Amino acid sequence: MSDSPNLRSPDSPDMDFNDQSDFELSEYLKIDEWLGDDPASMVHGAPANYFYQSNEADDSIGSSSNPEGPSRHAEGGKEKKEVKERFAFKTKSEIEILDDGFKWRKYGKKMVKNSPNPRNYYRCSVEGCPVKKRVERDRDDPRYVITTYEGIHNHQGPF
DNA sequence: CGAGTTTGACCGGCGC
DNA sequence: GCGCCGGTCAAACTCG
Repeated sequence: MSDSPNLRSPDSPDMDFNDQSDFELSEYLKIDEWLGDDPASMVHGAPANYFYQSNEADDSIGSSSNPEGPSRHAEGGKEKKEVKERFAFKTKSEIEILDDGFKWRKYGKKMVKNSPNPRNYYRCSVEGCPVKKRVERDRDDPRYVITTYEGIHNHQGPF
């Protein structure tokens, strides 16, 4: 998923592609371990210790036999609470809907207090994909977009 | 007609 | 125990 040979950008009608080229060759600033809700708590001196945790041990799709239900009481309830891999990218782009080769469906928008900008919540359109995406604009630089990916795609792609 | 998008409300966790 | 914050779902609307 690091490099998507298929760069599809059907949108961006009036967007200068200058930023896109830049974003492509300039790479993104990696903000690993970015768990800062609090700016004061945010460690800017965080080393690049982003690790890839492949927990393929988890059952694939169809494991959730409980599609819906107010009382989601799983018997036993000993679900592993392992943290999902979080990947944060700071991209210099005015576009927030950067297409990375996957279909995303917006499922929520929220306004953060520390930012005058709203935060968008996206999710993979593919069923069985636990991958979630969080898009937020930078507070200091509105021209920058912070994209946070969570989880791993259990499918090759939209195809 | 369908999928995707939009907005509001609800819920859970944490802090005080 | 209550309040705040963040996150998710659900219903309705719009676009293709």
